[in-house]
Amino acid sequence: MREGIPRRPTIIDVAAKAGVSKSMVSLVMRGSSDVREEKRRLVLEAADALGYRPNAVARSLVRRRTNMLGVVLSDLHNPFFTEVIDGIEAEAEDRSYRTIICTASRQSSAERRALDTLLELRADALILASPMIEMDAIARASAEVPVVLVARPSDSEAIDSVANDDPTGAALVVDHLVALGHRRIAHVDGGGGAGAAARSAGYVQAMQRHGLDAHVRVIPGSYTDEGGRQGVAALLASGERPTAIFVANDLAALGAMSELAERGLRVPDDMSLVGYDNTSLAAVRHISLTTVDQPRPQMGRQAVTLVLERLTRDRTTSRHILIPPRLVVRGTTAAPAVR
Amino acid sequence: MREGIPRRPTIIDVAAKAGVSKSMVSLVMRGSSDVREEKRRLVLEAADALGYRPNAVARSLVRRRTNMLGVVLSDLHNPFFTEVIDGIEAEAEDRSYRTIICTASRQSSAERRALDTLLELRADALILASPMIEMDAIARASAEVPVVLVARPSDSEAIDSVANDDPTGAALVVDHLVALGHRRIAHVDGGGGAGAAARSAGYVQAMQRHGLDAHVRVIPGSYTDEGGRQGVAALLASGERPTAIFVANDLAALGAMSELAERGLRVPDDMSLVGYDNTSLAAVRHISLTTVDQPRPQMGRQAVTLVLERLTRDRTTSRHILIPPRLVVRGTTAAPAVR
DNA sequence: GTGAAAGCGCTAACAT
DNA sequence: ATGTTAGCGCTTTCAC
Repeated sequence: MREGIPRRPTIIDVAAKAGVSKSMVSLVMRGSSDVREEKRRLVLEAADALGYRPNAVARSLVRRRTNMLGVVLSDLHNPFFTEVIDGIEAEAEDRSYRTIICTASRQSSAERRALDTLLELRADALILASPMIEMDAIARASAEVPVVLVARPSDSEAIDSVANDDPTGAALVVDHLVALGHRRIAHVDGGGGAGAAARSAGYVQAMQRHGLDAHVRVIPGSYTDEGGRQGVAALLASGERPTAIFVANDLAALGAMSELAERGLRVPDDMSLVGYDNTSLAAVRHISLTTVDQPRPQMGRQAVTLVLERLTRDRTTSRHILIPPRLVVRGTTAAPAVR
Repeated sequence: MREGIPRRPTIIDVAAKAGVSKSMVSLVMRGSSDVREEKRRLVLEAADALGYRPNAVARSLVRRRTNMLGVVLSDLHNPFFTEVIDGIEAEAEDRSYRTIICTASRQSSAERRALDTLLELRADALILASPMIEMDAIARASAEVPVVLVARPSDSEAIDSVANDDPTGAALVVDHLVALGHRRIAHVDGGGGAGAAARSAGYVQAMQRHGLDAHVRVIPGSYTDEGGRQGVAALLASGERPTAIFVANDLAALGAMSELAERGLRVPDDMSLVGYDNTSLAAVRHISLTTVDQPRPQMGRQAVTLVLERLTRDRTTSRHILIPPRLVVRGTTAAPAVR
């Protein structure tokens, strides 16, 4: 004779066992100071004996807040995001909020479901580290709870953002490569990824500024390993071979690197390569990728700060934090081979 | 005049607007078929007009189940875990469960908090991809909800597990290296990480089987990049230099690789190197690490299957899935240099 | 088919 | 300092 749903001890069971009211138990569980030491002990003992655990679901219902920050994570496999999460969790912990993560495998449909889940779960605020999702879904969410976008600029009044200045970052890359003597600099873009269009535009503009209009070449890619591989493949399949490739992010640059190696092209001897993000991957000795740094954990912390300002200090005007990017030169860039 | 907590439309608001009872709205929202088409339309329109979103908190409270699978994730930065998550999410989605993740930065205190959070949130079942947490905390959790351990063997009746056979995996590594001609094979272990002790023991036993007792050398490390670096540093600081190193996992092997490079040792020319897990990292062309494969997504799927068996089919006896490991030979192992 | 009513486990006034 | 009471927003009998 089993029940489908086993009952766990409730506040009432504890109250009965301790011989007090349930308000008493509630007070004790929440660490109230104005309760007599003796009662506190009684309650704690009863709770312990029963294996009582407060039901956050019930608490959230009555308090109408969950004390949870919901994070929509576009791509669990991209170190950029996991490093942003580090900052989010650290800051959330400091402010005694819990963080819960829903991931999305880089598909906008999955991101929308993750968003809906978090909204139904009544997360108090949302942090979207999620390039792909459509802006109007985000706008609708922001009508319900504070929302902040990470690594994707926003100009909406309702939605905060913390991002880096992508066009400037792209320009740093082009400037660096031009200074090394490169002229045929191609760009494998990030497809629909957040900031991809801005990086691409920055690249084009910088190329033009250097009078290299004729060498502008943008190849469609994505923010993944595979995107980089295919971008390089497409790049080498036709047209004059460039001497340098600026890939939309580190992960894709890694794919590009593998693809180049498989085709017998050495980096940087035959081809210079630059990524974006400065993830831990780029710093790995055997990869040693020249890239553009975004301060990932700091961006995570700021994201939390922004939504909590709306939540606890009722800020209603938007804040958009734009971080200046920084070039990190490593081993994948060099002067082009003399022809 | 603002309210501290903005009110969102409830089922009652929708009912009022649609001119029906809230039971009606409830039926419609849950897609019941026995409600007249006209009413359904009315309700749906009202809901849409109000921007109504069902409150999962309230639903969970009354249903006494949340339809959520809680995942405690030890280390977001280790691709092994994120690849396990892929499988978890895929299977959960197939069974229409939602997945929520709490991470723990590889500290057992953080893991315990993640566990508590998920339990208070009343996740219907728990998947622990969490090496460090103490067994008795897990045991207590398993009294409340079904729990499955991933990548960490369990022999408890109350706790399921899906793991690979670590001693055998370690033996595969030693056999491979011995076959290449290595004798001085050292092991940088995984510290307190799950399976670390078993891998280490497997290494020792395999070495003994090959009559290499005298060359057994275990250096303390951890399942991180840093663990591998320090392990190599310690290894080279004293004693006779080995010709091969078996590192506890891929992430640590990557750290080991960097450390070796910085000391001017070439892999595999001067030193063979083997990792464990066969994460995507190991497959990266510039890393090309010889390692032991664990079928990560499949393990994730099985973990979900196991807890759902307990949840929906009331299985009460334990199931412990042990997966045979498989050696993946890549570019970091070769015959030792002739001396 | 639809509505009324009784909770789910907790917190937050309000009494005392 | 402690108990009583009225919900939080929903699902679920049970009537009609």
